[in-house]
Amino acid sequence: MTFSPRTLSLKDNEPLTRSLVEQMALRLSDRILEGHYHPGQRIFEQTIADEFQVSRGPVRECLRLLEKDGLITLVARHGAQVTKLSIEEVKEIFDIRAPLNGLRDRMLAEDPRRELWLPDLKKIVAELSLLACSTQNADRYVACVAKLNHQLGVWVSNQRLKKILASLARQTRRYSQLGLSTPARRQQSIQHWQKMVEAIEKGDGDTAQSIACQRVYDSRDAAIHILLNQPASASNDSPTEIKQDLEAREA
Amino acid sequence: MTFSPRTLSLKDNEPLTRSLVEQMALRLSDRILEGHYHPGQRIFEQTIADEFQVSRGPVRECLRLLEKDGLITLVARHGAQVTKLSIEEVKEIFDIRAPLNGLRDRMLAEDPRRELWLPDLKKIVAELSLLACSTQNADRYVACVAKLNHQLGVWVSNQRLKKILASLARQTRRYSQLGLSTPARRQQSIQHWQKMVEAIEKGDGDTAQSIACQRVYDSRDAAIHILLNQPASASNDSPTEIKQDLEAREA
DNA sequence: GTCAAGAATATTGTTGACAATCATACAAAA
DNA sequence: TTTTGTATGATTGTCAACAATATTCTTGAC
Repeated sequence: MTFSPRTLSLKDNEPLTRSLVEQMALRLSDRILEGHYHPGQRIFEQTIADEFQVSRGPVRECLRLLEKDGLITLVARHGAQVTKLSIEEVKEIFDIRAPLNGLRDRMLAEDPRRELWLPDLKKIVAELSLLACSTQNADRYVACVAKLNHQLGVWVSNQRLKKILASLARQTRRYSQLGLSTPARRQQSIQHWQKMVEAIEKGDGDTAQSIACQRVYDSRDAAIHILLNQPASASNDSPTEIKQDLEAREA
Repeated sequence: MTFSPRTLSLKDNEPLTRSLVEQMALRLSDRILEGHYHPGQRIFEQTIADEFQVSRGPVRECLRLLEKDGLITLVARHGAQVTKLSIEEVKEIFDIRAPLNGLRDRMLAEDPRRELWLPDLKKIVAELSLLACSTQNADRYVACVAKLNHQLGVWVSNQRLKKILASLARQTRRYSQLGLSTPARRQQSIQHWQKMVEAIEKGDGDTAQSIACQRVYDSRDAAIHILLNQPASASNDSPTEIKQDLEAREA
């Protein structure tokens, strides 16, 4: 009864249908999103390989995956670094998310079987309303919005749309949080969600679409507004950046 | 002056900023799109490695890239096969392309510097009009539409939007061709493009967006209509499929 | 002290070999 | 005849070592 390297070196509560590489990609992306690495920080293959107790081969494949997800940037013969988005790039991603969220919510509103999941949706939005009232709870509100978006992804039938939206949301996660940092914005947010529930319940795809689109634009503008007012908050104290001076200039 | 394996084994007219893996991915995706492999056909790492005269390591990274692009499907411990889309999946992709093309064309119509590229756009659409008049020239019309879409991608400022649209267009390339196979559809298509040029010239983002969206939906419906009427045209005579019987059943 | 050239180190790119797993063919038993 | 077990070959998954390249450090001249 020999053990493969897979079960030795990684979480074994993952389904075995996932390959070692995909499991590593999942855990690495978690690390990046949780802020374990700063934007712009270099990531060395051997370091990751040592931490995961695998060789560099799987790590390289894993990094390719994360690059396609936009979480890291791969430069030939220079290696990987955590993607650092300029304000313009953040705007780009939100601009794409807007019509896609619109499509998603339209599809949900026009889903003939929406009775099945509408109660669950209402439950989450109710939870959200409670959190929005409090002036504290910014983190919990953000977490709840994330849960809500995840659930909407589960209910939507278009699997590709779901994956693209999830990827885009991951890339802008830290900026979405920024946009919800003030109670006023959370109030605006919860009003949008409540109107969205109404629209879905009535099967009003047009309204659901436009609300979703507007919600993303509001989120975008709030995030950009904050980014512009505190521009240098993300690009400091990382001694291992690639051409730190160059990066700093373009940001 | 030694030559690296890169220059030995691959096209050397490619820019060297691209890594070996990315060059291979480009050439492999071309092969797939040109029909060199059928949908569902298995792709073996060693075979590709031999053909490109590299080892399996880079090939594996390359296959990961193509999987993220949706061109091949990777199953753990079973290998890669050319993605075979069900009609439902084709519809999914077109549904996503619609609002994204709408966003692109809106951004183009609202581009303050559109005077710079409008003449080029008009030139291509004029070329398209000529091809549309003829009852023949289906292939050339399709090629011209591809060129047009590519150029629109060049002119749009949102780089991520451009990449996502290019990826989605690649995945549905063969089906877009289907949708333009009748002269009637080509007439409908060219009318859309002409109205689009007008909208862009006037800076009418709303109209440009809705035309683009409708164009994709028309393309989708035409493709699906044809697919439904000749359903078994794509899934035959490939003896090396993974679980051929299973695949055939779901199609 | 500053800058340039070269050496030393670190990192990525690639490879061939081995291990683990899967698919097929074939034989034996029901 | 069908089913089950087994052996064999094919294929993927992983690794450690080597080659190529990039970065850093040292040395020396000015």
